[in-house]
Amino acid sequence: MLISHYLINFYSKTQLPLDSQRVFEETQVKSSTSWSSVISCFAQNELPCFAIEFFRRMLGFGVRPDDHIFPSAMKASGMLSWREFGRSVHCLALKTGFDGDVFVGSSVVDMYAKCGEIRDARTVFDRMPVRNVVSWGGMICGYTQLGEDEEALRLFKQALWEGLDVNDFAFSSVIRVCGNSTLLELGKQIHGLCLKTSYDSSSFVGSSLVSLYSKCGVIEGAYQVFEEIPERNLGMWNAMLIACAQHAHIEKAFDLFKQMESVCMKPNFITFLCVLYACSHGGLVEEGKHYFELMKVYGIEPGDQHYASMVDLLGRAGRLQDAVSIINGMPIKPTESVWGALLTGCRIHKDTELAVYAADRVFELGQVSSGMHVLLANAYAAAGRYEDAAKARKMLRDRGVKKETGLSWVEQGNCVHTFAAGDRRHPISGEIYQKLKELGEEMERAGYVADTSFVLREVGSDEKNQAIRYHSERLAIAFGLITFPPERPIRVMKNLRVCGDCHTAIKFMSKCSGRVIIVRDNNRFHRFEDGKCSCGDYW
DNA sequence: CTAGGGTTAG
Repeated sequence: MLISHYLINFYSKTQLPLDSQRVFEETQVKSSTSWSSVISCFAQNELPCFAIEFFRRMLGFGVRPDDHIFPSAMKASGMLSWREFGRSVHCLALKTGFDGDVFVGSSVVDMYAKCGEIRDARTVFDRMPVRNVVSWGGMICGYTQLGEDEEALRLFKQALWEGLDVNDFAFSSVIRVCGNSTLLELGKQIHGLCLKTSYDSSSFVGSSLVSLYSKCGVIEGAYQVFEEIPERNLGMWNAMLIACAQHAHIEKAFDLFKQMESVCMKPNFITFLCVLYACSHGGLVEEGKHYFELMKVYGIEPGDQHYASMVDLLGRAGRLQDAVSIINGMPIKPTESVWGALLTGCRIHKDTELAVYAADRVFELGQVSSGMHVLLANAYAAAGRYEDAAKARKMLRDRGVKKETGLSWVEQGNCVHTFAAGDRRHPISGEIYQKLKELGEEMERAGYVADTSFVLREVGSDEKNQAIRYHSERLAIAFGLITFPPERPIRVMKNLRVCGDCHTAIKFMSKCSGRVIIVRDNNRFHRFEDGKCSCGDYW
């Protein structure tokens, strides 16, 4: 009789939830361990609804959940973001006295964090009688998932302070924080700690490090981490691929993909997003089509993001009709990002008619995201449909969305220096403007002519006209020219796209100053050296 | 005695 109990567990361990369930249903006497096996198996195999259904059934049978079952139920609630359900399970744990268990407590923390209830997560965390690396790691990770980066870093520091044995889990979380906020110096320090504790060979840490260095503009650092870790899982390969795509190392990206095939590492949907992204940045239409077709060979169904990538690639390359064909051939409903990609192509190649068509389709979707309104308004205005343009702008206002302010920042030591266009708040603002004035004269002698079309389109008043000549990235670069040693590349981060005039200007800045200038805008890197940019003016 | 909690890549 007991053999079936072993069988349930065997199928659970071998990740065969349906087989586990089948034996479970056939078994007369259902022990709490069997319930536990089958519920955890559902939770671990992306079947949270089944896990919760079985949890409910179990309660109906009068079986009391124990310290092994609660964590699986919590996990399932978290996966579904079922806040109220998770809360009720938590209450049950409190009532039955299991809340003091470190496994149960950790899973409750994670559940609340996944449901966006970070305060509740913290309350539970603070009240836990016993905490271990998992509880700390879960709490730190919870903060990072909700974008509460500062609190995540603070907690990480506290964990170190308390002499806790911080493991690769927490390391990868905080390194991700550094990557997202482009805190290179802090990230390097944490990398140093990883080396000391030998967690640097973890592939989770490795992927985060590759991503950190890439996002901070240090592609060489990303390559180095990648080369030094022999055990590369899919996350590592994907992190390296996206780094190559962001830095326009297109050939290297294709090479990595070949290497993956040669070591039998099976690509997933993210891998294909990475290579399509690389093709898009390089304007390589035929290669993009090749990889898109290759998805079928690997049995991966293209998602809306893959279609958006293809439309982006074709649209940017001016093949708008091909882009439309792709959309028409989609087996799934085109999403906003797909139409958005088409709109971008239309804007570049000035196809007002198609832009309006795409804009109408976006409107039909009902839900319009904040970044899209500007694209829509511009598309309608260009076609003379001013009423619709006004409608798009009104939607934006009604939702209280403000246009994002363009900011650029450079990191120096432990400080981040941030600049807005025409900003004079920086302590050495005087020197910065002086530097730009001098450099500007030199640039003009070298042949730089300001392209005023970027000014006229956006603003009317003279005041703003003045400001636009001092776009935030130019201020940040000037700051770097003044303060950084000559051999150090100037790395500037920007939250919006670099305008065409600044792109040209920075090329001249690199030539006249003899510096390497690396600018990351909202979607890729530009490496300026000796008057040329790595993007080949295609961005 | 067979069962449990966290992560990387877009």
